[in-house]
This record gives sequence, C-alpha cells and structure tokens, in this order.
Amino acid sequence: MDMADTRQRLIDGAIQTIRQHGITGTSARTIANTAGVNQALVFYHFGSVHELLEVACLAATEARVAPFLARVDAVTSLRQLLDLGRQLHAEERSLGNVMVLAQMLAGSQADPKLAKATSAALHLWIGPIEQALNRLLADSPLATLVDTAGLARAVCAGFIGLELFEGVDPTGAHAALDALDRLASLVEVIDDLGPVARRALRGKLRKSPA
Amino acid sequence: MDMADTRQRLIDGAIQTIRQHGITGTSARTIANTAGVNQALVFYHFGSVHELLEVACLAATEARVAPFLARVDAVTSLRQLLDLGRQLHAEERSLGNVMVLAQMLAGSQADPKLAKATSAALHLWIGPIEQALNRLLADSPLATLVDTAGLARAVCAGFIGLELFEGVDPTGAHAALDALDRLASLVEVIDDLGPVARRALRGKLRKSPA
DNA sequence: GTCTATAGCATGATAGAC
DNA sequence: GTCTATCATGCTATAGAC
Repeated sequence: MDMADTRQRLIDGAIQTIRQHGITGTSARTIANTAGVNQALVFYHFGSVHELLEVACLAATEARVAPFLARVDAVTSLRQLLDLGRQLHAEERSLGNVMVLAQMLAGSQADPKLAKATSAALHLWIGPIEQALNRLLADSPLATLVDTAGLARAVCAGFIGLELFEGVDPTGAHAALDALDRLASLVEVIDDLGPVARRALRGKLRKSPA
Repeated sequence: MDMADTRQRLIDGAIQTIRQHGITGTSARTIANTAGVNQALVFYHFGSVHELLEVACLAATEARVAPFLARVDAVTSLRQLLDLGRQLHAEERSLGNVMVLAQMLAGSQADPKLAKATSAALHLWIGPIEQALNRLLADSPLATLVDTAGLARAVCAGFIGLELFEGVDPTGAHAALDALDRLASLVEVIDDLGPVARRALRGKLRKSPA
C-alpha cells in the first residue's frame, strides 16, 4: 500500500502544512506530523526541508494547473476569461495553491534556491494565461496596446497579493476583486468597439502613453 | 543619548531584519543583533517578538506614508497618480515598506494578532489612495463605474504581489508593471472622453457588466 | 524504508545580578 | 534599563538498530 507513497504523503503533508500554518510554521516535524510519518523520513526522501518544499510546490502547482488548461482553452471571450478567473479564485479558497505560492514567495525573498523553484511553479500559471491572452486579443484594438507577457505576470502577481490581503481583510479583498472586475469590463467593451470608435481611440492613445 | 531610544533601535532593527532575512529569519536574537542591543531587551520593552513586530510594522508604515500624503495631495490627474505610483515603487526597492508589509502578511495568515496589526498598517496606505481616487474621479465618466474603495485595496494588494514577484523574477515584474501602466493609460483616455463618446460608452457598458 | 535516539544549535522567555 | 545566565523547547540533520 504505502511503499513509495510515503514520498507522496510527505509532499501532500508539506502543502497542507504551508496552507494551515504558513511558511513560518512549516518544519520537518510539523510536515511529518500532518503527513503521519516519521520526521527522519523527510531527510531520507528529500535530503532537506527546503528540497521537499521545492518539490511539493512544483508538484502541487502542476496538479492544480493541469485541469485548468482545458478550461482556459474553452474560453472564447475576455468576459469568459474574467469569469474563469473568479471561479478560480473561489476554488482557491478551499484548494489553496495560490496561498502556497504566496507563502513560498515570502520565503523565497531570502533564499535563492526556493526562489528558483517558486518562480518555476509560478510560470506554470503564467504560460497558459499568456497564451490565452494572446489568442483572445489577437485581432483586438488592444493588441498593440497591451503586452500580454507582462499582463499575464501582472495578473498572477495580483492574485498572490489579493490572496494575502484576503487573509487579513476578507471583505476588503472582495471589494477589490469586484472593482477589478468592473474595470475589466471596461476593457472588454473597448475590445468590442466598432472600427470608427477604434480609430478615434487609437488617435487619443497615441499622444498619451509614456 | 540612548536612554529610551533603545526602543527605537529595536523597532528599526526589526524592520531591517524583516527586509534582509524575511519573516522566517526574524527572531528576537536576529533583531537584537542588527539593532546592536541585548536580546533580553526585546522582551523587556515589548513583551514578545510578535508585539515588537506589530509596533514596528505600524511605526515604519506611518513614517513612510507621512511624506507620501503631501505628494498625493499635489496630484491633479490620473496620469500624475500613475507616475507617483511608479516613483513610489522605485523608492520601495531601497526603503522597502512594501516588502515588510508583504512579509507581515505572510506571517499573518496563521496568526490573528499579527493580522490585525498588518491590516491596520495596510489601511494607512489604503485611506489616502482611496481619497485621491475619489477626488480625481469625482466628475469623470468612470465615477459610476469604479468603486474607489475597492480599487484602492486592489492597488495595494497589487503592489504587494508585485513586490513578492519581483523577488523571484525582476525582469518579469518590470514587464508586469509596464503592462499595467499601459492599460491604465487606456483608462486615462476614457477619463478624458468628450460628452458624445461618453454617452456611447455608457450605453455599451449598461449591457455588459455583471 | 522506517524507526529510535541523539547531537548540536536556535528559539522564546524568565530570573536575578548590577 | 541593561546585562549574564539559564531553562525548556523546537529545529535540522545524522547514526545506527531493525
């Protein structure tokens, strides 16, 4: 039953521990405890706590991104993409990959090795989002204005920040998400503009951006 | 010279320690070390490490927000507000209040007492930003669309997320900031719309938002 | 592969000399 | 108010029995 799946239990335990106790409350002992295995096995299977965290963060993110891929491919409009984003955010409250990434990011600021792993995990989200934006904005008046690579990263960073903020002010975070949603609907409208308005807008834009 | 300013040295030491070693590397001993004082004084002056962190976070944020107030009051357009935001972001790289808030937020997720203090500190930023947005959008076509309270919170959360992201991918964070800036210039253009386009836009918006 | 036991060090916090 | 000394506990990591 649990020959080489002790490894998996440790990975799952690491993720659950980060979610429940944050990066500050995560140690070989707390992980092993929630995983229901012996503490020494962390070092036998992964060498160190840090390495377990790196593996766990990547594995958990992969598992969470995989089902997301099909859903994002089915999206055919900006509005649908926004809706998918809100669905995702709601699901994250229970499944919590974003919080894991946030805690890992906090721990990464003083540790280059963690930073590398966390960056890799983040890019598992960034890639598909960027692709979707490229597809949806391909023949939009916004295509020349927005940099989809940068926007995808901004979206991910925003999710991280919102998740952390939600921990200390849930109603405030909800208001923030609503505000962004309404602002995004503005972009959506512009995306749907007719050719005349489109040209007018482009003229206006030409003199304003940096 | 340093009678009751040992207190201040500990506060400064706490902030500097969080910035250099993150929340995971912050302890009574590391703080006292960078402050150049004895470790026991943390508990004499503040009772516990957590209480020192709460005081320090609030004090550092107050000190950083104070000079910001005059600058945000001088702003007279959305473009200027965006520019101020970018200036602020550049300054934060060296002064680092946003990183302190990010690390405190990470630590707050499993600690309600820290959460309360961090939330209070965050609102020192949120308040003035919300005020500025209210003032600048007062008679804009966007006034009915955007919720300034929510938007102010979204902006703060976004800064937090970007700062964390910058730690693991500096060039990616730069691209993200640029993308947001360009997107914001779109909002700026709409803010400057004439009455005809304004009415057309309002009609389009009426059927689209949730 | 998994366990116990333990080394060696860092931690929060306190007691008591000065 | 500040110091030294100390306690109890938690931590990473390893050695060695099974």
